[in-house]
Amino acid sequence: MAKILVAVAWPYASGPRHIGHAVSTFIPADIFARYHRMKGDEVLMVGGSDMHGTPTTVRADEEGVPPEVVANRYHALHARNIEQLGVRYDLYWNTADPNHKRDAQEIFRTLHGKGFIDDRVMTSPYCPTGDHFLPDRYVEGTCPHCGFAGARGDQCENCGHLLDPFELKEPKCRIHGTPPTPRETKHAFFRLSAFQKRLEAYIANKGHWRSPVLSATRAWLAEGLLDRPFTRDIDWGIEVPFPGDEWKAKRIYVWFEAVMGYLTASREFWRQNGQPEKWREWWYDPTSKQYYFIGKDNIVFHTLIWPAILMGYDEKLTLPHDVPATQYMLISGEKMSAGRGRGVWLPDLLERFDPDAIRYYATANMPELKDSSFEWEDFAQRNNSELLAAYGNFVHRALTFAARNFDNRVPEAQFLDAQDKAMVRKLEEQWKKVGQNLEYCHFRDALREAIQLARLGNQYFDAKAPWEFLKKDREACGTALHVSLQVSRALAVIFAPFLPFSSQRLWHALGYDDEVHGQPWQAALDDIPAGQTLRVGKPLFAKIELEEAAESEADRLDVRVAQIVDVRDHPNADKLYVMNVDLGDERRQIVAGMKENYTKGELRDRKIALLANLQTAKLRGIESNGMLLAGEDGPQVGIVMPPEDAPVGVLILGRLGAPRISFEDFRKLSLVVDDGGKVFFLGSGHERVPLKVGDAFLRVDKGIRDGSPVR
RNA sequence: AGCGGGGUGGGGUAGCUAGGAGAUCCCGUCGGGCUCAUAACCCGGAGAUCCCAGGUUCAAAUCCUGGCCCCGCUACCA
Repeated sequence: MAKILVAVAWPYASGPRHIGHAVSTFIPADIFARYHRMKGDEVLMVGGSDMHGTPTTVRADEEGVPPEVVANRYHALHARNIEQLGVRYDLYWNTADPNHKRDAQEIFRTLHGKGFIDDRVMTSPYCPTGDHFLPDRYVEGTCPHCGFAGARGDQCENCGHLLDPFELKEPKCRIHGTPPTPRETKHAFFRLSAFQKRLEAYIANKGHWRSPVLSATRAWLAEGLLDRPFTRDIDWGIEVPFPGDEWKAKRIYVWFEAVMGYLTASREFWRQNGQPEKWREWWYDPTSKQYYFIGKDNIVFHTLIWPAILMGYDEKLTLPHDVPATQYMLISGEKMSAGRGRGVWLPDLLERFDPDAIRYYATANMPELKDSSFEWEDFAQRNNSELLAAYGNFVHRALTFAARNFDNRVPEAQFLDAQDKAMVRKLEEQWKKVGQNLEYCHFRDALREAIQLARLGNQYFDAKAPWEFLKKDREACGTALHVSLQVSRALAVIFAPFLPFSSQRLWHALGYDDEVHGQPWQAALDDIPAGQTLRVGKPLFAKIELEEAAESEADRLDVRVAQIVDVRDHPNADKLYVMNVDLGDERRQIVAGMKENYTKGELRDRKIALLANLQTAKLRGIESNGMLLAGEDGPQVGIVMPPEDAPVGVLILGRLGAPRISFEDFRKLSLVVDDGGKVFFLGSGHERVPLKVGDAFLRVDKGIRDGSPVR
């Protein structure tokens, strides 16, 4: 009985997460935790949403709401997605909790008391107009190296030179356009350099780490560790627990505070469960093992900075045993990016597919050592030809054959011949290989060995050909079926950590009433009781047919029902409104030229058709993230109206999460009013897709003539 | 620009730190078998200058040097 801490990276509560997050954190962590629970180890799996951080404030600014509104919304979305994925935390928490705040501040104070945090004065760009400090990248100006006018304070995007914000010629605040001034500011620094030697010693016996993790860590150590600022000049985050007004406008840097969440969440879990000291078993017992599931961008934070914090806080604390960070899962060879709207989004995936299909592909294609790529075709193909054709098909043929020919019961095994014995031996071998790979966080290999058992099952079934001697030798036939069902049973147990839903379905189909997840790992080797009644239902997995509509040009668009929440005048334009619109799971700001045709009162609370995947653009200085669709008939403008009862967020045309499209490309596509005010998408061929919600057509309001364009 | 990772049959990959026999596996493709099974399963074949050029060696996909190309991080992204 080992103590295993499964620590999962904290996703930002700033927007929906993509499959890359799941592949790096939730999925491997859950497989690992489930495996160890089955082995009988005491697992504590914790994590939660990172409620702080710049991305959340950026989004909140865009929407014109307080950051906690955004954070709470996405925390709830993450929690739901995690549950839908079958990922089972002991505690899925969030960093806005007062207990986290208190504990994080206590760690901070302790480090300060021990001299591992000290105060330093540094010079930062300060915007006098907005009365705040500016992050380097919020300063823009002309690059001193190449003369590029749009260079940012951290780096010139044109020539790639790294910059200091004060090097820029004609520097300007990105928000206010006025020149920033250098101003001194005090920050707390974490004395990482003081831990150089101890960290080198800590790394010395980490030969089991994945090579990219080890090399990134070694590279940092080789360069020499630098002290890091531990605070930021922002107002969204955890307050710095020092007296004095100078700290009032500063917050603990979110990265530091979030990693502390592993410790604070462990405490919280046991506090909630009435044993407030029990968390220590995972943090002070030298035999306990900690595993951190993260992406590659976080490696040194978890292999150097976090251990240093722990050493500094209390040298008796357990340090990470392994940090099985993944590389990135790209989308068609390109990086997934929330900012650029490119990715495969979890809410979308979960709506469309069996969570086990997602887990299977994510694991089979997990970027353990180098980047991998998500390809829709590959996703469908692997589901259909591996998960379904090998595993699903094997258990289904065994189940249906026994159900039809053996009175829906598990037949008895009689004399085992060489083939039967070999099958049982292979079962044990595969079980062992899966377990060994899981011990070392080799999830891809583990899954491959599991699916290999299904292949061996198919080979066995074919070699035995029970259908041939069903009549000739019923006993031998029954034996073959018994062994096949025994293999199926083993598959249910072995796949349980990877594919929790289908494993339970199979377990139930094999006649068990309890939970496969309650089985010990060793139970994969147990025999199946003869005579047990089977419950054959639908096959385990469904085929994934990527809709043919994927070829439709309309799929370049993502048009959804949205509701206008708020309308304001654009400060610098006579014809434009600035609106906040609700898309169900998010809010956005858009700019639209409606002022000559609609009053604010007419627009407020109205449902509209929103082109959601238009590239964001600044219209007269205000960012617009999407476009309200309306018909244009000369000076007359008529909004495209969804039915009154259309749910907000529902898809009208195209594909949810379609890649961002430029305004120019959108102009090349054709949307028109026709047939008495209905709205159609016209493809380049004969394609003519009406805009609908359910069975209801969308129409333009007012008297927009048929044939008028929509944009 | 710096740092890190990578370039292996049509696609995706293993092998590479400890160099050695026909270069692994999955998919696709071609041919055959089976018909219990979601046209699923099983068997066999074809298909690779292992990015390029040098070097070390009896022997290199594997080690060394140089080059080309891709990607990531350094920047609100696992």
